[in-house]
Amino acid sequence: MPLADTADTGLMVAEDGAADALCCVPAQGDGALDAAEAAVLAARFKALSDPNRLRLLSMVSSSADAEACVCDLSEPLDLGQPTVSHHLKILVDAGILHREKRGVWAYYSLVPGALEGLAATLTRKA
Amino acid sequence: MPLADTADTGLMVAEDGAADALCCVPAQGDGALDAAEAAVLAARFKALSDPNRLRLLSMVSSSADAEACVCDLSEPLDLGQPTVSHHLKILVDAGILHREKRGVWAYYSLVPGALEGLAATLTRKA
DNA sequence: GTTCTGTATCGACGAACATCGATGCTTCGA
DNA sequence: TCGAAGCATCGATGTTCGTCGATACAGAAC
Repeated sequence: MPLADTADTGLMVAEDGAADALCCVPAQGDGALDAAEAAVLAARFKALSDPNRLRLLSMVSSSADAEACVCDLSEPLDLGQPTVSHHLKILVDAGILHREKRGVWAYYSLVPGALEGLAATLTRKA
Repeated sequence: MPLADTADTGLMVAEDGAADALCCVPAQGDGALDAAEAAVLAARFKALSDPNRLRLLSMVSSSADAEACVCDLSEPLDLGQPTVSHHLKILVDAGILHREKRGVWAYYSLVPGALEGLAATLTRKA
């Protein structure tokens, strides 16, 4: 429930204008991100701002069936199981990973289009 | 450097579902990020993980000449000047913004290709 | 030189985070 | 029914982060 939806807020768009010599023109609110949009985007990037979480994503996406369970991921990272579980939860809450419990195991897989959507907000400018 | 890099080595994909019931296969190190690469990427995403920094980027890129000075940015964000200066330094250190001092003013502009490069690492996986 | 203005840096404080050990919960097999 | 395995949650701890006020620095105008 946290930061689910893809607010397609792009953070670029450079036009051009006149005012050149003057400084301290408070900066238009035009294509600028408002506080709410910025908070949503920042929350997603924060989920990617930890090396261990990036490695988790990498390991999940390059796994045999593009999914992996906690026990697969805990050992190569040299982290405790509770810690890995915690990081995975953060990625799930960010809408990047999907969790599916089958029997005793919990399988994690990439949410299709999640990372691509984030990437689009970075390149959105032309 | 790539995040995901779909291990184009199709081996190890157990075609007949033999390795299907097994869990806890320690996850190959194939296309997986090593610790050093992950740290570099995480540092860049961390620079983007703050709402105010995202708004700064947005405001800089949508400014008249695609550049802005601290005084332009401080007011719309409702933050103190030292705080804005601090955030801008983080973005510069991350290689996302470029700082050019002209006279008394410091003009910040986007480093060409920086965000695009980051975006590429996100979509690098098919 | 002096003074004013725009920025950067410093020190501090409160909040958030990563990690751990212990524990609870759920599912499977005996 | 009971025990074991896989995973999530809880409480605690050391570290990092965002923000602020005060201050130091550099360029411009006088």
